[in-house]
Amino acid sequence: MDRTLVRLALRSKVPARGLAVKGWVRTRRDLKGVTFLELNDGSCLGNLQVLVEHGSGPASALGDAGTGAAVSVFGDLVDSPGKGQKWELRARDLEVLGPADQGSYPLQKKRHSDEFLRGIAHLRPRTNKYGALLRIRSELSLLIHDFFRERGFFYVHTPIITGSDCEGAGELFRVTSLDLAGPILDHEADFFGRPAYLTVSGQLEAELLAMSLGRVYTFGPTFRAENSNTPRHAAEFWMVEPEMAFADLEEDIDLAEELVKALAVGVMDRCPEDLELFARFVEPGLMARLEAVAGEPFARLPYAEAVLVLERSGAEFEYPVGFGLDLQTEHERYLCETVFKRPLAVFDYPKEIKPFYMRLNSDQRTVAAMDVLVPGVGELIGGSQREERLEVLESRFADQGLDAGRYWWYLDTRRFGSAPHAGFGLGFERLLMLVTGISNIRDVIAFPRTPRNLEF
RNA sequence: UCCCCGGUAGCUCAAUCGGCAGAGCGGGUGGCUGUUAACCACUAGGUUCGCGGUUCAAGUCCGUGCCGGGGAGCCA
Repeated sequence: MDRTLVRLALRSKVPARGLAVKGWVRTRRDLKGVTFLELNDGSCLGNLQVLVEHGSGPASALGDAGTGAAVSVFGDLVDSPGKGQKWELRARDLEVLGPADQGSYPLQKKRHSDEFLRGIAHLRPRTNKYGALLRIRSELSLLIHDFFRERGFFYVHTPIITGSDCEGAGELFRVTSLDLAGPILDHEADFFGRPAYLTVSGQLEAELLAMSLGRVYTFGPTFRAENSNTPRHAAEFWMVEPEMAFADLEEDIDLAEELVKALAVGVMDRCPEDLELFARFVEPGLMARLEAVAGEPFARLPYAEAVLVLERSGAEFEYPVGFGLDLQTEHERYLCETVFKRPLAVFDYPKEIKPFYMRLNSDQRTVAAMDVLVPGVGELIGGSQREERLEVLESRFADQGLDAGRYWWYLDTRRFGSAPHAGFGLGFERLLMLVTGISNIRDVIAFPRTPRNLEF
């Protein structure tokens, strides 16, 4: 007997006899002669109402099974005489696949706090909110692939384990097969014969592939060992990193804007029901924000002008503003949420505050870097045109005290057939925060990794 | 890592000036002619985060540790 998804049953145009539906009981209502079950199988936000008549076989099979139990129901999809749903499944046969003790099952038919649900991450995907989130997460992933494929990008896989210890993006996790309880660590004796780390970015390898295939992107997990305790940082997160040969910074920003817009449009098109939940219960202005992201052109301004705007704003800031100083979170938020009220790309940052691989501009003091800031989330994208000139790149290595010799393969792409190229990294969880209005990154990943959190 | 706030029943929270630890929801039991977070009645349920201190008396005040949240830095 094929199982019918709740999603399909709810969308049925006609009554149907002999459907088999399997799922988890969200709630149970007992009356004098009948019991109602709300059955959810994860296929969509909605539940299918199941009718069990007392004194019947299904009723005795159901017993006292209630919220949380897994059940299999065979029955007829009929018009529901009650209000609130078009269809209900009149049970002819029923089996409790897995009961759930009512006294100890943690999920109740009431709203739970995010903090509580984080403590039961193994069960929270059974709630409306996290089910909706995970379905949206899935669709957005597929939309990303659609977007790049339509534009001639190839999906490439870059290493998770890296030997580069200074990719310019924060602290790294060490990877070793050595016995840490043993004597002094000897890198020579370790698996790779040298120190190894979890990658903080696939960018350097993606550049090599872009200089071969033209347009590529990665979409995979990334690791940062920073002791960051904020709602916007995780130790393990997913990043989308496109890299384009024969492209400059402006084209890079163009791509970033097209991508974010396409994803906003796509998610509104494919996930209206799940988005509605977030618009109603999580972020009241969500749909207007998504429409704005999708419809209005992003603001773009050079870092130097951003500094002038901030200096002339008259606003009080905790941290100083000035050319050469990095923009603080308060400055980025002010620009994005108060001045422009829409996504904003800031570009051409002072070279001193950016990594070695960003292309030096002709003014000799800024690099072709760009950050895309979005309301409510802050930095969504960071990217740049890459330095393709060998001599300039070598001097940038020297300026930042890095050993160019260890990046001989990276420099080789500048020795042999070098060409302008550009790319960026988009934080996938931050995108989900933008799309759903969820304000903590720990709630847009099923099993988040943050400092001192590795339970599930 | 720094700053601020918090930790009371399974969950969400209340408890006046330091004076008998409470409610709603959830659970259990019973009722109810089709419910919609059903409804009605009854009922059980507590190391007030841990340790130490002040006091006749501490959920409440002091010290300290742990955990959580928010802000900052780092960044995606």
